[in-house]
Amino acid sequence: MDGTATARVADSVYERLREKIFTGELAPGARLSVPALAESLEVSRSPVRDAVLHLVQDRLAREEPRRGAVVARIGAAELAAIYEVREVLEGLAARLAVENAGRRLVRALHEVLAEHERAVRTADIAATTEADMRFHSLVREASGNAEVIRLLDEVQTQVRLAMRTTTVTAGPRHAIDDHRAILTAIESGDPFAAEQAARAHIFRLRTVLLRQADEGA
Amino acid sequence: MDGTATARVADSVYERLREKIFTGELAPGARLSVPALAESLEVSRSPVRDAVLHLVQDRLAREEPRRGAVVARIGAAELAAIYEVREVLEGLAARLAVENAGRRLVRALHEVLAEHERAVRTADIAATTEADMRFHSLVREASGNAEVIRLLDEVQTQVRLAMRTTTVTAGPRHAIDDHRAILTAIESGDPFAAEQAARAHIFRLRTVLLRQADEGA
DNA sequence: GTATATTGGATTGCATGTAGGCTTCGCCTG
DNA sequence: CAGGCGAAGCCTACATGCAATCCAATATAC
Repeated sequence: MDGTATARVADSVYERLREKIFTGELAPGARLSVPALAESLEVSRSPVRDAVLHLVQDRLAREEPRRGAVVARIGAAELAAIYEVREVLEGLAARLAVENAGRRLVRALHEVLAEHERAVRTADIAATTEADMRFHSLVREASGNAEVIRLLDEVQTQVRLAMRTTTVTAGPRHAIDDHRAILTAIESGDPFAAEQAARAHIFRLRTVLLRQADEGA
Repeated sequence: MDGTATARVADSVYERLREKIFTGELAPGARLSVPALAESLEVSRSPVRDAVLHLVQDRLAREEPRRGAVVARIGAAELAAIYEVREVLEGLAARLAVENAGRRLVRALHEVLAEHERAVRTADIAATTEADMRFHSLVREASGNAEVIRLLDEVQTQVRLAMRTTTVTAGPRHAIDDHRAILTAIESGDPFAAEQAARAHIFRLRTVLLRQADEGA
């Protein structure tokens, strides 16, 4: 009946660990010792064990042979592979969004885009990231395909984790231009054009990522 | 050191349950009672619990509010959504396969295709399914992208489960024609053509699925 | 000083106990 | 005979015990 249908301790531990990973309190490579976490979180080992298994399933942690789980470390090569997948999924989401959605979506996207521009002008990094994510989020929600939504959420999770190490900035200007192109395609009602625009956007991000990785190496 | 790096009881239970689900011994909707399974499999409740959680994460089971987990039931609408995703992922895999792979892949695909034709001629359903799956498996392994491989494995798992209920047969002939077209595109070395061919194949399957669902309803 | 053996500490993975809550079945009442 | 009430059973989720194992640090031998 309440919004938090999550009375389970294990779920709460899972969320807390997730947060610690995204804030960097648990950095990539950090060991996830069940007894240690149980003590620090003041719960028993059982729910912690469940939560850690869940993190592993979500690819936020990896099982090291006999040393338990550690927070996942996502390298540039892996991230590039993820972006290849993301490219086609975002393309699909955009195409489906055009087929499904109406004026409501277009208006919402316009608003987010305006917010995005404002954030960039004022050099508000947090708001910029927020608006960027929100744009993609709106499109994929509008796809009406639960699988695409779930998979893109997974992808976003991976990307967020990777950002702890690498940074992919196509340059805020470029991002806005790309988003505007996607919005234009959606407005035109051409599913194929929307797919292409969305794919091009992610393709560009991936290119930037690879270039930065080369320079870094 | 041995092939079965799986000394863990929980993993073995997971595999056994998976098998029971695919063989239909555990039909969609069947309850996965941890104590009951523990007794029937002759292990304690702990590894069974872990295995069931794993099944839920893999979407082979669903958590019902307060009744524990049940084997997932995948309807036609859900399956159609999965096929939309599969379409773009298979397209991506085919494109990457062209970019990566060489003569080795082409030869292997030719062999599988020949096997596929033989199986269809002799009306060997099991062998037909096997060859069909093998073709797709070869292509995605050749993609060299771990994410695509993982996601398509997931998709295949879902499809196998759905087959317990629905059957998607585009007609064995059609499947071979489609596969041949994909192989031709791969041989020609045109990544874009390969992507299109692979997508068209899955798109056709999805269309057939939806038509059958309509007729069934 | 370096390489090796050994011991200690800690962790994983499995087993089992237990409380709270839901479902279901049977019984009683109207 | 129908509907509601109550009790019993089962299950989930959490807590905790325990053996086997692995890693690290230290001591020892050369």
